[in-house]
Amino acid sequence: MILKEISINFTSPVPVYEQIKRNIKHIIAKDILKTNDPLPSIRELSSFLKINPNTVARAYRELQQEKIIDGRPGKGFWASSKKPSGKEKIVMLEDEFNKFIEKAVDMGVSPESVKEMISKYFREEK
Amino acid sequence: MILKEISINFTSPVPVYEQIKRNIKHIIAKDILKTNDPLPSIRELSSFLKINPNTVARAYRELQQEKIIDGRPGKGFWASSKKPSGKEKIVMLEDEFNKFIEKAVDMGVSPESVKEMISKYFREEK
DNA sequence: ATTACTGTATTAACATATTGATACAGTGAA
DNA sequence: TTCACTGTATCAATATGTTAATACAGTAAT
Repeated sequence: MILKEISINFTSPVPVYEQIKRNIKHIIAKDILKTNDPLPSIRELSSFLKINPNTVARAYRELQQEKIIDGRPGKGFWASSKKPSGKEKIVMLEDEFNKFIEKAVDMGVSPESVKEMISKYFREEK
Repeated sequence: MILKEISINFTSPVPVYEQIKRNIKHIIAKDILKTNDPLPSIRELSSFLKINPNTVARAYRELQQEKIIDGRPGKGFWASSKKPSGKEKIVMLEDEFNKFIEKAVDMGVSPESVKEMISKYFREEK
């Protein structure tokens, strides 16, 4: 089971349902959970974490909307076979990157300087 | 006066104090307000926008912490002479960019793909 | 049909963030 | 000092976001 892979920091300002989402996303991205592999049921995970089932349900519902997992009453949830494609992910990232650029413009930084900063960032990456 | 340059959308989910901050930042970035130029007083702006003085005060206080403006009781606020330097802005942007990269990693997108997406983004910019 | 699991929906409790009401304190000019 | 303006601090009202309590409904095996 993947229960041991999921850890929550209850003192963090990041809401629990959000931490659950991130955990599951990591687990699927790392291919620990492959297509159609079952997730712990809502009640199983909620009692393991000692939290309300609704909190897990919210995380699962949003992951389902993001096409990362799928599920049905009586059957549980499982890693989706239609996980977001590379192309879909890139579209989502472009959206995020746009917001980043807007922030830069808000700060009065020219696109050229942003470009240069990013080049440097990747160059210095190890 | 720069009152006419400031417009707030009260139906937006973005809080009013945040919108005020962005407005002022734009005005200063565009050099409409130069070093030591006075801003409207807290009460002047709050009555112009028909909102509580505290909301404007919060915006001004945070802008002051970001060194974008400065002020004193009895004197009002003015555009700071020590506006964040280009270097300081870049440091702040690097921080934002790091968060962006983390999101990408969370989504399971390789740094190479991110790099490629960004190159394309700048290439297609007009 | 019964049982024992699944997910879902509704409502309330609670925490946090945002805005407002109001009183207080600093500055400088008359 | 007095006045008319500044910003500041404290607390309450409100809106929003998060989690919990609880009851409901779907699925499959017996």
